[in-house]
Amino acid sequence: MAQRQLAFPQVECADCPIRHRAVCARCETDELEQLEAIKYYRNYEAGQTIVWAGDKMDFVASVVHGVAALTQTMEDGRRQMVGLLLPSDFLGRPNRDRAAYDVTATTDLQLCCFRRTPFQDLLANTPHVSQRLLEMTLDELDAAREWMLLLGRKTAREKIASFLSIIARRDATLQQRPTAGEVAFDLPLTREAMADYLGLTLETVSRQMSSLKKDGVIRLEGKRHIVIPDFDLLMDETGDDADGGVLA
Amino acid sequence: MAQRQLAFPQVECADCPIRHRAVCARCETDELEQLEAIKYYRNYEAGQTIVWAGDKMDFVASVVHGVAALTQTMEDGRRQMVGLLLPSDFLGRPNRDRAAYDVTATTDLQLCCFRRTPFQDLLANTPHVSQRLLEMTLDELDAAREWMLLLGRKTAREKIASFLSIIARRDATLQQRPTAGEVAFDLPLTREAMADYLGLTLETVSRQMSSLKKDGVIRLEGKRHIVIPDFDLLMDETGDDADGGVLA
DNA sequence: GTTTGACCTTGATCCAGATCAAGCGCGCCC
DNA sequence: GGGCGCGCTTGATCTGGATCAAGGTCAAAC
Repeated sequence: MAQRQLAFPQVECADCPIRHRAVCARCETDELEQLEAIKYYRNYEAGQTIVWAGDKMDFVASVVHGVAALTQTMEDGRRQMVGLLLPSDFLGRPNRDRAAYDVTATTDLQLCCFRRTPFQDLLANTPHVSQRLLEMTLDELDAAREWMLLLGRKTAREKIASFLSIIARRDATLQQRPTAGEVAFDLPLTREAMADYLGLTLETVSRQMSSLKKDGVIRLEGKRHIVIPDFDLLMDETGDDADGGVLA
Repeated sequence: MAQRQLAFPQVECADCPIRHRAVCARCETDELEQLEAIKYYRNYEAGQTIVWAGDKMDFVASVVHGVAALTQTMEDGRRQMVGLLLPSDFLGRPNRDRAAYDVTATTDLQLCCFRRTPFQDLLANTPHVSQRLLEMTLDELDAAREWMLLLGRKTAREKIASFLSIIARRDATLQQRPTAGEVAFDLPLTREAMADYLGLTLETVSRQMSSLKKDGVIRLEGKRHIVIPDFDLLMDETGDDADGGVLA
């Protein structure tokens, strides 16, 4: 089959014409055709809500460009982010047709959507696709557990440093650059959204950012562009052990 | 195939001779034979460590009796529980032969283990088993996200109430009893382990338990046996909306 | 070029939960 | 039966981050 040039980010799955991690692994076969037949694109602006918790969701999707957040809200308004979706991440749960969380675009966003029913059929009939989805879900579970340590036991400063290192790494992976020495990237979240990610208030986020800046761990160019002069210095602030990574 | 009587808890999967949720769904076929061939049992006492993060793990397992905890520890000793495994829960990650977390028995524990390599082969060759495992992993991801809301945004009192309601519900499911009106069960964790679950100190756990007791939300018979006179009253303390549940 | 509003920073004060400290209850072992 | 240790409770004090409040920055709208 001829290699097609598609507007997908270059991610882990290097040998696949469709760059979605979810439906990939090695899909040089029929199911690619099937996927092409059931997919379509949606675009959102920063701040737009994609679905509210409880809404019907007749699609699943891969993030192509931009960033989306999953959040939970308590009746009195307390909010906690529980998922952050970057390009190549998967949105939606097979066999559940209602959203469990609010999903919001935190930057301009493009989704590549698959109609739910045919996608589920594909999943049922294509073992290697569902195995790939299992792997991705296990990775997300690891990320969630790392996040739980952050929420339960880290100080505000450690939380901010950890967050920055996570975003820096994900960004570097997508750009195919290393995370060592000087690293620069744009924050995909407002201070308030960072607070919802970290279980803090936006004032505390702001103060700790200022403090890391004062201490030379980060530079701020504008409100959103972060330069980390020495990535190791940042890592020292995260509270993680040096050779970190969940895979021990 | 003849119905075998095995010492497994009666869980969701009602029509299967093996009661592990992980390997079940509908396994009245050959792969049951295969599983029988590669499985064995291990027993642990309360407090025993099953594996340390980073250790080689040559098996995956279902919890048969008892409770196990997954915890992460920072160098300075801060600890966060990131998983709590009750009977029918699955331990171990396919395609990863090293433990990512410390695994400890918090009560006497029996595991039904499967040797890793043949289990992985089975998984690769038996789509409905890997699909079942995907479902279970997605459920765990939901639980982790609920847990993140608890860690990030709930007060100490709400954390305790939420924890008690979670344990009460899991226990009731296993015993096939309803969670309404008066509910009673034994805590499978020490105050310290509860603190590690909830991102609190053991003193705060103790104080909040006393406070809920004083307010008549719970009764304590001994240190570990909990009686909840009115389950709705407990739910009012959790901070969750009335019709809770992640599936909205 | 002024107004508006979203986003962010900084200061002052407060308080929930951490920390430090003492003591209780109970089963186990000598 | 006495001492010992583990798990738990309770009290006193401290503090990191929340809350309340004011003002700054910047881009888009008029």
